[in-house]
Amino acid sequence: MAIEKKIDYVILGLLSHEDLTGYEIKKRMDTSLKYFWGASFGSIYPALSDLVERGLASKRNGAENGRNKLIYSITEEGKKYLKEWLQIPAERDELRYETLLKLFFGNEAGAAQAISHIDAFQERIEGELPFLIGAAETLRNNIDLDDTHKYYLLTVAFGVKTYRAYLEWCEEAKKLLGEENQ
Amino acid sequence: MAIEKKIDYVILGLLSHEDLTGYEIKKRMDTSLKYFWGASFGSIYPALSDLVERGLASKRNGAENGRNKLIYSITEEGKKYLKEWLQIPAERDELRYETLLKLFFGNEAGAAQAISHIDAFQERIEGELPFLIGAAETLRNNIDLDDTHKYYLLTVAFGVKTYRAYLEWCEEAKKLLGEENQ
DNA sequence: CTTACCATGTAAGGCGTTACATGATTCA
DNA sequence: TGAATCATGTAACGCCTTACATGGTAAG
Repeated sequence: MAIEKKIDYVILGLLSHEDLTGYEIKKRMDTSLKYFWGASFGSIYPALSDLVERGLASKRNGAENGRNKLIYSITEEGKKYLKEWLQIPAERDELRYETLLKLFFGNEAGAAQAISHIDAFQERIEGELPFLIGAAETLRNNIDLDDTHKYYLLTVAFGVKTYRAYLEWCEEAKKLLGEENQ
Repeated sequence: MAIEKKIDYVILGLLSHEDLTGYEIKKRMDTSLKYFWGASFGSIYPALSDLVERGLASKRNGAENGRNKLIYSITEEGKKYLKEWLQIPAERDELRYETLLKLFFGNEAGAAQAISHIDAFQERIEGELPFLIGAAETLRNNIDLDDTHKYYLLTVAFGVKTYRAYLEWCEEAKKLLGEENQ
């Protein structure tokens, strides 16, 4: 049917919570959505123009002290469009883990190499986990303040859960690889 | 530097284990690599031609009883190319979970809707998990038969670990959403 | 005999990234 | 005053999917 760009729904979803500039949308993606969705400026700005053209969002000038600023809002049609998408089942959940890929072919490079990939992965996860845990706590404490908090918490909890599983796996994986070296 | 197509490495990695046809490569991706990497015929066949052109793989005719068949092998240069890539750290691990996205904006559609997304996700994971567990067991029992088994097991173990975490999260998430309904 | 599977490939087009281009403001 | 951050946008290009096109074989 329609042009089914996921980025449209992501943006519309964010705008359904609050009015935002393109720059702010990018920031939300780099923080809140980071661990399950990503996008660059090069896709956000064109998508915003497109949404306005299709009547799903509106744009207003919000320049402050001469600083350039375009604030976007979701329209009624946009809300309808988003709601319709939310009703159909998710059909694509995908993972692209380069770390796993390198590990899968790890016998080519040997255990030491594989372990260093796991270490790098582990460090990254360990670095990000505290932020997720902090966010989960904040949300749990303010769960009734805003209707959106519960759903936000759901996704953060997903992040915490999977990140912890990743860390457990790192330890087990290194143990398995270590055995060979003895 | 070079054209850095991940699909090239995936194919080369598979060919480093055994000679394969394009069709078989696709099958491997739909089974062994499924839960952390994916590709379609439309990317596999052109990539294979390209690899041959670049001298990283070679092609031979393996037609059987009139059935069309092209068997690909990795070359020495291909092995070198793959090994080099295996040595540099993985830089992109990404998740694109539409389920999570729909949940993040779940307040627009309500708890019942959100729960049905979680249920669908849970069913899919529950359906795939036994296959992963079976694969892990087989690999664990034959760990010393082949050098590649250990690395394969590593990635399967990752799948098992994360899938179990997903299922735990599903229960918790539904509980959280259910509270509201009471 | 017909369905499922084996097998290869192309064309069109969608989607998104990287890099570039520009410029203001805030803070140390 | 220089770096970081705020802010918007375009152009080129890469990568991949979907759909199409074709045809053989195996199994029920």
